[in-house]
Amino acid sequence: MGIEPVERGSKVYLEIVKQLRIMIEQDGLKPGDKIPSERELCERLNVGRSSVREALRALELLGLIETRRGEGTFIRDFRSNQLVQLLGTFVLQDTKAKQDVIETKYLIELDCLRLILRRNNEEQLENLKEWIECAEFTDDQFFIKIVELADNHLFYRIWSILNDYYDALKLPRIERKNPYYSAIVHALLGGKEAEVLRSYYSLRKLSND
Amino acid sequence: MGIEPVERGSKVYLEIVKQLRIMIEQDGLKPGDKIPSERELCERLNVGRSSVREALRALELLGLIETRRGEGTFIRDFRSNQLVQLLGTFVLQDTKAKQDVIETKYLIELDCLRLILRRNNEEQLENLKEWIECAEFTDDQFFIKIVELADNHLFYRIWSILNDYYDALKLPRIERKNPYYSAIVHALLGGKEAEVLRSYYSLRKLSND
DNA sequence: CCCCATAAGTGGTCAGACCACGTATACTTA
DNA sequence: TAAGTATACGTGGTCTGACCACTTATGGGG
Repeated sequence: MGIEPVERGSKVYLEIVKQLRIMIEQDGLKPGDKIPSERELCERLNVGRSSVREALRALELLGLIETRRGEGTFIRDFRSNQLVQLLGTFVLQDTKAKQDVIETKYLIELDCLRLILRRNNEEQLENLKEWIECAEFTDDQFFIKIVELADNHLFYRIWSILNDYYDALKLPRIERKNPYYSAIVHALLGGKEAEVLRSYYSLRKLSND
Repeated sequence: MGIEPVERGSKVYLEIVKQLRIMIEQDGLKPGDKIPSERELCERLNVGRSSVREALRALELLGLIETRRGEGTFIRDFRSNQLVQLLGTFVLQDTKAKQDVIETKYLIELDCLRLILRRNNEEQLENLKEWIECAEFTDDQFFIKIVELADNHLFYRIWSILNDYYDALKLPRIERKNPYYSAIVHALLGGKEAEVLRSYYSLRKLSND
């Protein structure tokens, strides 16, 4: 059969988590794929359904799987931001230092700009340039694209959370016109870090120290 | 009473997670403290015990709580490596994800170095200098101090988590001697960003592009 | 006063029941 | 035949009650 009975000694639900991992690996399951139903897992592993559910619920809270009532349980794209979200509500609850949120958001945006420079993907930058010329957009929308271009999912997740907090701060919005964003993209295309930073500082009205 | 009945609409166990968070906050519970027993939570929240357990097991897998049979359930010190372990086995298989972890950790360390430069607290830097001259320390220990000096709680949290992931990757350790760290501190005292970055790249054996 | 047997409390697990929801099936109807 | 509808089935969602294993508090006997 392939699935050994659950070992004793540790908690059953942890064993089930382990077995699920093995199962996913062996069967080569990918995000979007369906995993066996709860009742089938009970039989395969010789455990109670409540134990299976404890394992599945835990993985669900982690954002590793997704359950749809009446349909089944599916593997999720691991890069979802579920976990950061959760840690946000639990860990960051006492750390709402406005200043930290702002500072961190800005620094990560800068990091993303540096990453884009490093990646040096001219084609995507040209697309971005075209987009900002043709479309109306908000600051958020612009930086979503920036963070995406940086191509680092961790930064993407962290930035998303930070941005939510940032929005929640309801700071007086500084409305910026296209030229500020154009300058950044232009600088990115130019490949000069100093100029990129300068254009970002200018957008954010920060001193360039 | 203070605990409202669980709202409908979303899954019960998620509501319980939320209520627990509120409960912890309101009662000012800290790591090590005991939370109500499963059966008591059932009554307080008017839900079945299995739902309570689903919530608790999920939080346990995340490392946010700890359960001891016969004793009870306790709040745990966050930043424990529980979730790291788990995501290590589930998520970090993905090489892209590994790459992201490393990259993000390094970039945040760089950000912290920049923050220290900006803060310009010479006294604390002198203390750090003294410490690295007199004590044995690991890379982790050094950067804990760096991140602390950066004085941004968000970065501290994020870095802690990233560092746990990083450790879980079990990369071949590059052993570095004191001079590398001294160079960084020296550069920080000098106040020249370029030199700070150079000394960091040197430590991490990164190209300085 | 100390020690140990018992009771009470707690988490761990299982089994079964029922509900809500989505889908596939088979039947009815135009 | 084709479209639409009603039913059955599979799935997750939740609750209840039962039993076990373990820890701690209790109280009686030495």
